[in-house]
This record gives sequence, C-alpha cells and structure tokens, in this order.
Amino acid sequence: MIRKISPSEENYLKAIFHSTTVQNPLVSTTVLATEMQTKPSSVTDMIQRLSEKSLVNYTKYKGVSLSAAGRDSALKTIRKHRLWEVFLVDHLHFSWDAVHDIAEQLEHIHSEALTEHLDIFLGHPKTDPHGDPIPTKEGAVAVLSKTLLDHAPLHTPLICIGVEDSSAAFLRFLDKFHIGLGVVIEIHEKEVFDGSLLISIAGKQQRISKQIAQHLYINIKDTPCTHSK
Amino acid sequence: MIRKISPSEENYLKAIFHSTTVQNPLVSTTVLATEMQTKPSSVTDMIQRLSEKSLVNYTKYKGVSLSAAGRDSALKTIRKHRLWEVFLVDHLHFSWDAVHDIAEQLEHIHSEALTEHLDIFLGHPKTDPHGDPIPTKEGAVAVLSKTLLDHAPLHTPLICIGVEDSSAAFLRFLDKFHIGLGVVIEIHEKEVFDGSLLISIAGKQQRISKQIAQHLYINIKDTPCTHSK
DNA sequence: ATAAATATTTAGGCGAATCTAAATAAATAA
DNA sequence: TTATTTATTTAGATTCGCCTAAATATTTAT
Repeated sequence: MIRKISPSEENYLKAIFHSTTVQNPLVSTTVLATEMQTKPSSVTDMIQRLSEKSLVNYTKYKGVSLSAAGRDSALKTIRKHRLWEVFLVDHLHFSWDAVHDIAEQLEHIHSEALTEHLDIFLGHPKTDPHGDPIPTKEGAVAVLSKTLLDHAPLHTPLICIGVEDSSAAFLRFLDKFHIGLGVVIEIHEKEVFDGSLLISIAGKQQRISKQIAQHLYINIKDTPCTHSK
Repeated sequence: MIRKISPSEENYLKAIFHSTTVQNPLVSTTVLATEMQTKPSSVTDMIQRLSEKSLVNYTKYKGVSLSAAGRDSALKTIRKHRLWEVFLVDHLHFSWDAVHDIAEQLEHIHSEALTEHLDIFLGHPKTDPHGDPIPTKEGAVAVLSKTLLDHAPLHTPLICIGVEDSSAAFLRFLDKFHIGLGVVIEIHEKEVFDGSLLISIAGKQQRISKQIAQHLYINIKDTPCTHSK
C-alpha cells in the first residue's frame, strides 16, 4: 500500500495542490506545465503515472485532481518545506527571500522522525516565515484569517503574518522599514488623499504607502484561527 | 568547468574516498560494488562516466582512484554529512546510531550558503558524533590518530570511536558500562597498581579495568591532530 | 454549424542509473 | 605452461523523467 513517491512526483502533487481549491479541484495540463516549467506532454506522462498509483484522479482532456492519498502526500511535503523554512530563517539566519530554493530540496528528505524532531526543536511553529500555515502531522491546515494591512482597523495592535508578493525585491524593501513576520504594527492615521498609512513599529512612527499596505497580511493581535481538515 | 554532480555520482566518489588511502589509492570494481550494494557492471558503467568527467583516474582492469576534483567533491559531501550528523545529535537529540541514514540524504543538498550557515550555527565543530573529523570548507581533513583509551590524557573529554575487539561478547560487556560509539568519556584517575581507570560517562563515575582500556579507541573531543590537504 | 485556433495526448527518442547474461582479461592452480 | 577460476567489461534491456513532432480532441469564432 505504501509505495514510495519520488521527489519529482512529490513536486507534481504539490503543484496540483497549489493550483486547485475545494471549489475548483481540477487543474489543466497547460497550467501545470507552466507551474512546473516543463512541457504539457511531460505533464501528461507524469499524471498518467500518478493516476496508476492512485495519487490523482485523472480524466483525459478534462484535468486532474488530487486523491486523498495525493493530498496527503502534498501536505506532508508542504509541512516539511515550511518547517525547514522556519529553521533556515530563525536558526540559520537566512533572509526571507533566500530560503525557498533550499527548502525546495530539504522538503524531499524522507524521515518521519526527522520531521517530528525538527517540529519539536522549532517549538511547533504555526506558520512559516512568509506567514503561510504549517500543516499538522495529521494533514490539517489552518485557515488563516488573512487581512490586508490596508483593510485593518486603526488604533489596534496588529501582527504581520505574511506577504502577498513574496518576491525578493519586495521582501528586501520591507526590511528597510523593519517590517517582518511577527512584527507588531499599529495604524494611527489613514490619509484619505493617497491611502498612505501612519504606523508605528516598536514605538517608532513612520509612513508607508498604500502599495505596501495592500501587500501585507496582518492578524489582529491575539486572534486565534480556525482549522480545517 | 563546474559540471554538476548527481547524488549517485557523489555516493560513488565518497565510496572511492573511503576505500582508498594515500599508500593504496586504487580500489577495484568488486570492492566498490560491495560497498555500494550494487553489481560490478553498474560500477564499471558509473566509473566510466566519472572518468569522462575527470573526477576519477581509471585504467581498465586496474582499478580506480580519485582525481583532485573527485577528492574535492568527496570531501565536500563528507563535510556536509558530518555537519548534519552533529545537528541531528546535538540539536534534534537523535541517538548516534540513528543519524546515518538521514545524513545520507541531507549530504546531497546543494547550497554552499546552507553548509556554511549550518557550520556557524553548530559552532564550527571539529568532529562528528562518531569522532570522525569534519573536513574544512577548503577540503582539509584532520588525520585521526586512533588512540587507545589506555594511552589517553586525563581530565579531557574523549569520544569513543571504536573497539579493538569487536566480538559480540565484548560489545555486550561494554553495554553494561554504558560505553558505545560516540559516548563521551573523561578519565579522572589512573591507578598505578593495576592500570584501572576511574572514568565518568554522562556524569556517572565508574571504574574500568586496564583490559577494557586497551581495547577501546578514543579521540580527544573536538581536537583534531594534524591537517593534510 | 463549420472552420480555425488551441489544448491535450500519443508516438518515438534520449540520458541516467540500474539490471542480467555473455564475453573477455587477469590471476591462480595443476 | 596450460587450464581453470575469478574479476571485469561489454551488450542489451528496463524504468524514470524529460524532450520534439505528430495526431487528435476540445473550444472559439465566424
């Protein structure tokens, strides 16, 4: 029953996971080919193999969706990816934007013990450095009530939980404002004219543009999040 | 010039490194096949590819040795393997005998930055949990001088790296004293009369006979001897 | 509704890394 | 020294993951 899944197969399962939703569980060959930086024919090839292994549900010309087993594998991979990202940022002091390629390799290490020891070592983090939720061992993913800073209430302690645009350029830009994951922000004023915000970070006041505020996700401090299977 | 080396190629280079010495730099196909748990024909195949890439020196029917580039690659892999072992034992609290398979996977992660950040995080350890020296970034390896516990200095942290007599009886005997590979031992006293030693293992003091001390190899913890290029 | 454009699959091939079986070279024993 | 045994290499097949080119299905536009 437990067949082993190759790194390449894991990557496809992850890509399918990221390209689908509960409402729209099917993804097309072309979309997947773009996502995987490969050719549609290669995707068809792989999908047929994954279908053989019952990791996906596939109907010719119609698209592909994850089976329960496929979703499970994808979530395991994502869990490992995000745990490693926490390790790389919090303990090896990599910057936000430098960790993705390395985590992309580390996520394929096979060892349940390793993953769980790492999770303990990191103190069971709930989110990765980009604010994305870390699936549990059992495959439950927290649904974060992501709110854009632009839509957040004034005079309320907020916690930065992630970014919309995770490009290296944007992340480096945020560094200049001393904005990072977990940072507490409070909005003092919202300028009607240009939508810019007067905020304080660690007691220091500064003004940031609407563009930034529209790409920063926050949570109201001490607000718990719901979980879904 | 910098061709990329596959995990499988890295494993072969490592195996050649471990099967050769400066005095005897050639290793045979059969020995390598045993080492790699594969068939001689597969070894010949791979060696011919490595030879194409100038990573080994190969003469048909005569055996294979590492080129400078091949040795360099092997040492990089071994460096990563041993650094990860330190991480797994010291920070994730794995036992010394459980880390090999995991490190076997982690050693193939490609990222110079990762290796160096890890080295810093670990505090530039000189040896792995088995007492084997960690090659430097530049490819220098400490030469292990196998020392018998009987000849080791007092009041110095020592690591058990092997046994002279590896009979099951002797190993079971060692278990009673909680002595195993990687265990840290410190000698407090050497009795002149019978050569017995008062040692501590994990804080616990006990006395062992000269016979045992003459059959246990140790290294001085984190203290490599001479370096060779 | 039919033609044109687009998406998808099939067919055939390639390199990596393995295997088995056969051929050949080297080492050993009679 | 010659025959036999052992070691090594070659030949040919297989699987994975990718490719290009061609065939076919689906969608869109006229």
